[in-house]
Amino acid sequence: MKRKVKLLDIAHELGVSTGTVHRALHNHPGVSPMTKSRVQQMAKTLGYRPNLAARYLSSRHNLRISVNTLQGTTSFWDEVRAGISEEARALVMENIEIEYRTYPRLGEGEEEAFEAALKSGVDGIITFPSRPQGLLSRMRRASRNSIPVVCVATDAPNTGRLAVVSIDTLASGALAADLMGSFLGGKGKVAVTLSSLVITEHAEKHKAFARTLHDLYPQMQLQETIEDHDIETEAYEKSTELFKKHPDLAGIYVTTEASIPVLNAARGAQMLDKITFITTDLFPALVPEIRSRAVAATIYQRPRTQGRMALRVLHEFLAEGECPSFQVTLAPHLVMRGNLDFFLQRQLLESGPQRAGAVRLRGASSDMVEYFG
Amino acid sequence: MKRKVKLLDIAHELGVSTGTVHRALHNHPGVSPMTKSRVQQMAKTLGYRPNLAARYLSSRHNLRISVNTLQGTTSFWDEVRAGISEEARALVMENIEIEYRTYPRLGEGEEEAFEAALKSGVDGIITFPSRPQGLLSRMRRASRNSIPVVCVATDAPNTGRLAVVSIDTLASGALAADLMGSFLGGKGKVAVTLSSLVITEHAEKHKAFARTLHDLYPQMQLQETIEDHDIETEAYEKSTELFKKHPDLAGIYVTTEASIPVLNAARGAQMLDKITFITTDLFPALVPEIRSRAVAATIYQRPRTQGRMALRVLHEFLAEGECPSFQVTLAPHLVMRGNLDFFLQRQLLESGPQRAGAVRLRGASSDMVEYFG
DNA sequence: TTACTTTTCGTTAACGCTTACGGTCTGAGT
DNA sequence: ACTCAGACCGTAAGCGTTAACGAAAAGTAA
Repeated sequence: MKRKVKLLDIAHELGVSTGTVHRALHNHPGVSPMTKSRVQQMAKTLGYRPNLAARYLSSRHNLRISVNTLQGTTSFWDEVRAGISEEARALVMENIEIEYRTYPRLGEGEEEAFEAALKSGVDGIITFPSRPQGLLSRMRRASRNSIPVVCVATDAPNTGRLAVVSIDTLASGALAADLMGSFLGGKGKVAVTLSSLVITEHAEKHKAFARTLHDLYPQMQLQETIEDHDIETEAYEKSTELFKKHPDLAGIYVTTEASIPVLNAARGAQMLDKITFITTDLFPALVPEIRSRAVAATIYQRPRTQGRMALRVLHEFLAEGECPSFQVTLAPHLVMRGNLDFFLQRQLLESGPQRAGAVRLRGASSDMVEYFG
Repeated sequence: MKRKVKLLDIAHELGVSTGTVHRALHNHPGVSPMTKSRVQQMAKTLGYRPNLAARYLSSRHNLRISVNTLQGTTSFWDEVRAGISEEARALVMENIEIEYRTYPRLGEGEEEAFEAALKSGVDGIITFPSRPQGLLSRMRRASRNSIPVVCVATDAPNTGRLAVVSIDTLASGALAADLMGSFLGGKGKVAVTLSSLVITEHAEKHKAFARTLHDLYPQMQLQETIEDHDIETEAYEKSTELFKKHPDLAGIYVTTEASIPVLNAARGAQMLDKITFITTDLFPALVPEIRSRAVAATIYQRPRTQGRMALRVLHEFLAEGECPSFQVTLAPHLVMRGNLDFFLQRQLLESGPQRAGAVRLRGASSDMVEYFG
């Protein structure tokens, strides 16, 4: 049983003091380049790992992190924020202070929010980069200033971001395709609606859907793709047009959150019961559609878990200076009418009594249910 | 911003010392009943929460926990153990020492393993109670001695166990039923095979399957249930018999890990391509069956996540003296041919380089993928 | 009363890391 | 020669909790 190597061990080995070792390991000023490299080398060979308990105990600096996301138009971002709060509460060690900055629509105000976060000098940022182009320069600036940025839900390539937390888009699209094929017996016309093909997240889902459909169900025909640009009326009109053009359409995969307009368009075209719907996310308006079997299945993107993971990755980097992984991809959950209630119950419980449990061993007879996404 | 209340605050408030406060809060001997209750009352009114960093730092007692599970006949328990190791490694704070005790078959040697764990004086136990009856007295003894026990995969009722980590059995069964109904167009004969109805886990899945099938697909007929008692030959023979008796069987839901014998029985009866298989778990022998579409879908029970959660709950109790929740139920994952590769890739990556990442911010350009169940 | 045990509680040194402060040494400027 | 700035590094006081040690008080037996 080898004892943990600490600062004093490194210091003794080199004949210096713990203060010097500390400064060298943290790139603090006041250490000659030579001793610095010697310390860093020795730390590596000895396999030094900082004792986080001691670190937390000594310098109690409140971590401030900014969470930049969309306003709660749908429940998705509320869930993400809830997951972040949960994880922050679970990390009892650190005093984490979270500032929520929201913007009303995609690409509207997110640059200002990012700028404000930078200006206020936060220690880290979690953001939903709906328009990566606009954020590019600011995110690079954050990277230069060693302010870690974690992207959630979708990636922002080449921005120097620390990590990205998202659903596995390929698994999502492929699962949707395989389900669609199974439900339809391997034949028929299907279509896809998405927000925009320039969003990598949606493009990847579409590609996976198309490829899986082609590989596993070669007899099925994938029609043209609808881009609704996250505008409800556009989704309604374009899908109405689609249904008019293809009266024999058998299935549709809705990767956007705007599934309701598409459903209504099908209702208007009297084609609701002829079309197999596979949607994305789970929000109140979708519940009756699943229950009535208008929607055969929906792919749940686990927003709460995404939030949790985002904060966990960011915190781990802030605490240890190391990042566990730069790409965290979650497996999506499948929700159908059969298991719908369990997901609803989970959402209810998690948003309900804030950690109601926490009873001591003796009182462990009563059971409380808690779901983990 | 209120400062955290610490031991010294309580001590000052009552005119005693921190040592007394500490002893009182931990029920250590050497404190008069009156001061003890006064301290506990004051701690409550002041809202005292222990500083875990200080606690870890000061008393470095290695936590010893025993993990009692099945030997690696299938990959399931290997994954569970891997998840436990992962989580232990992630909890950098504590020095956790894990002792793995395995037993070869269900109910064979698990009592001895539990007894050995108790004898060796571990601080906590994670166990798979395959025969809860046999463990009952021993688990109650552990409970009396304040040794927390966390059940994984299946519950052991009325044993005083601290918590249980498992898949949501109701969601599993209901999802399987809904999928089965969708795949088969809402009609046909289906059957279920399971290990034994006395195992609550299997009984619940069966019940959920039956109820969902009845509610959503009233035209489908559920045939008699096969109990294979986890014996491969029994599974093979009983399912051969089933196929002979019902040549028009359209689907079968295999909740045990013994799906291969059932598949082979169907192959022998020349009925493989006529029957829709929905299986449980994901192990190497099942992969070609999914790829060839002999198995339409499998319900993945996320063993790695179960292991992680089990250790996390146990550790949280050991560290804080409180248990976050007594029942952790995970949502199962659905694996079909379309998204099969993503799950295989995940297993590969996670069992591969042990946390290969951990690079500093500057080198964050290269991406490594890591899945979270 | 004394001597001795037991209960009850205060004191204090860790635990490993951070950081403010002060010290030494070099080299340049006067 | 003296001063002074600056670079470099050692020292030590915390952070909040634990636990070992010892002191004081209270009870017990002679």
